[in-house]
This record gives sequence, C-alpha cells and structure tokens, in this order.
Amino acid sequence: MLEQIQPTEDPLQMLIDNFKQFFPLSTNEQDEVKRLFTQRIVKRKVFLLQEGEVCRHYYFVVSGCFKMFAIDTNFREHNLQFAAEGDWIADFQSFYNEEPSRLYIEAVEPAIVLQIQHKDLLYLYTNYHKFDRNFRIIIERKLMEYQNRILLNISTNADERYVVFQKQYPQLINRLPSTQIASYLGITSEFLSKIRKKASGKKQ
Amino acid sequence: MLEQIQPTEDPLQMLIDNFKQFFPLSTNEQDEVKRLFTQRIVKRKVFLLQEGEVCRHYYFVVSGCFKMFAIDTNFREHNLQFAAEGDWIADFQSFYNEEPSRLYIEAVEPAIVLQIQHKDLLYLYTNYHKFDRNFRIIIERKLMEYQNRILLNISTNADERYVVFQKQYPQLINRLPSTQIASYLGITSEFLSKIRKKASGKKQ
DNA sequence: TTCAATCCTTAAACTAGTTTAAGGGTATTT
DNA sequence: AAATACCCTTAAACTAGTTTAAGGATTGAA
Repeated sequence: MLEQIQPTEDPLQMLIDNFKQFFPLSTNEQDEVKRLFTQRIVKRKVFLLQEGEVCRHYYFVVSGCFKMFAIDTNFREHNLQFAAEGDWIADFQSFYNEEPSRLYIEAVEPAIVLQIQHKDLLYLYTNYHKFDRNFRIIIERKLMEYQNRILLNISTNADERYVVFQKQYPQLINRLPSTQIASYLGITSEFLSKIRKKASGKKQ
Repeated sequence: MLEQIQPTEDPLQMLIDNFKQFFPLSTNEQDEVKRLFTQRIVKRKVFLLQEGEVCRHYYFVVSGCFKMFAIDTNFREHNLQFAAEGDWIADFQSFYNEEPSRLYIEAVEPAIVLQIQHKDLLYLYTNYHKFDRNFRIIIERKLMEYQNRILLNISTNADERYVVFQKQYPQLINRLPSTQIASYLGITSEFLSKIRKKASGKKQ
C-alpha cells in the first residue's frame, strides 16, 4: 500500500475548523494556534510516547491512526484508545503532572499530527478564556466516551462489546488488524476469531 | 445507626475550599457560588436521578455517599461510580445534552449535596474564566481516573481489580456492602466472596 | 524474489467467572 | 418484638474466555 499521508486540506486549517464545532476562534486566537502548534509527519510504527518518558505534547491527529497502550508484566499490549483524524491524544496523567508515563503512543498508519507543548497550552489557557472552554468540552466528550466504555466493560460480554465497537467505529474496523481490536476489547485475538465465526454463521 | 449527616463545616465553605486546590475563587466568584448552589439533604435510598429523566443538576457531595449505576435487560445493577465527600457527580451525557439518562444516582448513605442547575453553570462558565478552568481540571482528573479503570478492566483479572480498589478507596471498603463493590468491579457478589476467602487464606 | 515477521484461524485442554440454590446472619421497618 | 428485606457465604454445575500449539496467508523488508 502506498503511503497516503497528504491531507486534502491545510492541517492548521483543519484544526481551526475543528474548534468551530465548540466556540469558534477569533482571528487573534487563530494566529496563536498557528504560532504554537507544530506539524509533524510520523511514519508507521514510530512512537510519539514510550513508557518511562514524560508525555511532552498534546496531539491533534490530522491524518493516519494511532494506538495508545500499556504493556503488562507478561509483555502483552493492552489498547486503551485509538486516535484517527480529528481526535486528540496524550497521556494526561503524564502530560499535566510532568511525570513518567506508563503508556505508549504508536502510529499504526503513516500519520500527520499537530502538536503543542505543555507550557504553550498553559499559555493559551491562561491568556484566552476560549481555550479553557474548548478544551473543557473536548475533555467532557472524551469522558462520556470513557464512561460508556466502562459501563460496557462491566455489564456485557465480549460478543456485545465487539458489536458495539463495529457500530461505534466502523471506519476503524477495516483499518486495524483484529489483534489490535481484541486488545482494545480486553480479550485474546483467538477468542475474537471465535466471536467472528459465530457472528458470520448467524447472518448466513 | 444514627444518621450522621451534619458536616462539621459550612457546606458552601467546603465547596469554596475545594476550589482552592485549583485556582482559588475571588470574593465575587465566591458570592456567585453562594447564590447559585443550593443545599439539599438526601435520605438513604433516595434518587437524585432515575433512568428516563434528564439530569438537571451537577452535584457536589458534602457528606454521605452515592452510587451511579445502570440497570441491564436482566434487571441487574452495574455501578459506574461511587461519589463520597468532596466528589462531583452527574450524568454528563444527559446533563449537557439535556437528553433522558440511562442511569440512576442513589444515596447509599444519608447525604448532603450542593447542586447547581445547567443554566446556572453555563452562566458561570460564560461570565467567569475561572469556572471554565476549574471545571476543566476537575474533569481532567475524572478522566485520568476513568482511564486507569479502563486499563485495569481490560488488562487484569478480578483478584487484582479488587486489590486495586482496596488501595484506591480504603474509606469506601467498610462503608459499602460487598454486593455494591462486586457490581463496580464487574463481577458477581458470589465470586467476590471467593476472592475474599482466597485472599484471607493467603495472609494467615 | 526470498526471507522474516505478523496475522488469522482452528482445536483441545484449561481456568476464571457465572448460575442456581440454599442457609444463616444483620439491619431496617412495622 | 416480629417481620421483612437485604447481605454474605458455600457449593456444584455450567459457560465464557484463555492457553498452547500448529498451519496457512499476507505483508514488509532485504
């Protein structure tokens, strides 16, 4: 497969447009965004963050796809989150507390991100009410997503979690290997195979 | 047991003090808090929210303890969260989108809360940068908590989740019946009994 | 073009967690 | 003081999900 990492639109404009769904940015605020966010091209399998490092940036994904995961004592990966076009990603705990992270962020496809440093984000928060407000809303939405996922994890079996994943992230189903999806769902890829077989049998 | 619902301190002062760990409120902002938050005394087993209702308030818990849960198609409860002194609780999805909730919030102990209406919170957000900022931080912290819980759910077994719960919420272990804790951990209370037996056996 | 790595599936044996049922214990309500 | 609801544990039978192993299919790298 050829690398399709060129977005059709200007990345910074994409970011500015993304803020429009909340409280649109003034010209001045847009200029600050242009000044403080840096574009970065990321090849497949490159890490934006590795365990033990401090998460220095907050990332807006322009194109491509990332996974954020932890590795347990048996060297198994557990996917906490995927992030594709229009998503934000960072390990908050590490980013805000400036402490070493337990997580990895890795490109599963060639990608483009816009990144902002901790101190620059704090500058935006301090000097512009709107960034505090917009990021409050971005984080609230992520919180709802996480809350729904927790509810799903404690109340349903793997079959149902897979069905919900298919409905919720149809664009990711075909982009990600099923090992990665299994890891996100909290099951083994062998068991996901069983689930898929059972499900395809039912339909036909 | 007698009802111990009288906090030692003035509830509104507790709330104002709570904000101090973030960005302390000015006198003017404190006055707005006093004007817009209402105290409410809640008896055990009383609901602040029931499925189908819109979540009209955001609650700060002054004393007592709540559980937020969903009921599945088999009429089983699944605890999404507990909230004790100093915690904030609401169903965000319902509160911000003003749509019917799928959740219940119920007092598991007699409690006192301070509640604010949606429109009044929006008023604070709009007119005072600091409330947007402080609530951004409150929500970020909740997000980290949820993220850790998801990681735990997808990467460990019930034994380990119980150990982590004990460490993380030592004050709740003795206040909540173990049926409620099992529901939070995503297991049956019968299985939690097994875990406890195994764990107590190991220690002696 | 070949080699190595990762991916996907299957199956058999195993283990973690559920279900159903039952009994005794403790609060809470009347 | 009695009645009721809820709580906690145990155990036996069951089911969901894991482990180990193996083989073929794709993909990426050299």
